[in-house]
Amino acid sequence: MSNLAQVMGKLGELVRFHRKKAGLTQIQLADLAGVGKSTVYDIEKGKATVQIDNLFAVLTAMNISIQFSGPLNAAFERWYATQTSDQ
Amino acid sequence: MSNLAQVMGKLGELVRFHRKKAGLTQIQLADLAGVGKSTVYDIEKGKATVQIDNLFAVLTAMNISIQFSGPLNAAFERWYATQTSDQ
DNA sequence: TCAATATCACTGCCTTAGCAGTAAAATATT
DNA sequence: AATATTTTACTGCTAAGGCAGTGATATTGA
Repeated sequence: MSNLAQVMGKLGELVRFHRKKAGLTQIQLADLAGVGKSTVYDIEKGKATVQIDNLFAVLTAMNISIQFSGPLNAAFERWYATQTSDQ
Repeated sequence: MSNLAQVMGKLGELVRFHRKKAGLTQIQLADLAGVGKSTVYDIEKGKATVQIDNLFAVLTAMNISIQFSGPLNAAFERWYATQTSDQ
């Protein structure tokens, strides 16, 4: 599960799965997320060149969260906390 | 941490943090990931409209993984396993 | 301090993502 | 089976993402 096509394909299915269970059509989800219907269609189809703001909008509408983690995550979180709390 | 600008801002910092620790310049990371230098710059700046294929390439180069999870994740994983194993 | 390196922020060019509209194909409902 | 709804897969259009190149502004190191 490290190649792009696989990841996006599965993500598309994840979106579709949630949408269906929520009883929404692609157009309803598109309106809810504030994107075009083609974008929802493309995401569910696994298109790899969608822009993250649009993807994020659709995921948020379906209560799907994104998480990023790298090998230096712990150190980063510590450092990032100081950057954001100090004014 | 649910708004887009915040998420992308933090992700940009995460990338930069990993890149610096790896001792790479933006151009070296760009070449490594197979994207343009402007794209690395934009990601680190927190640009929200980058395309996921480019983002994914940069994250992969830095060993940063993405994970998606929604409320129906368990059910989805069960269903998805059947879809992918059955030929 | 001074020089080398890196980053920033802008440019013009080309490509294409996103959009609504549409008709055909596939699903679902009665 | 017949009908309604939804999804698919295309269209042309417009806006902007990605790119390399560039000079100005940091940042780093000797």
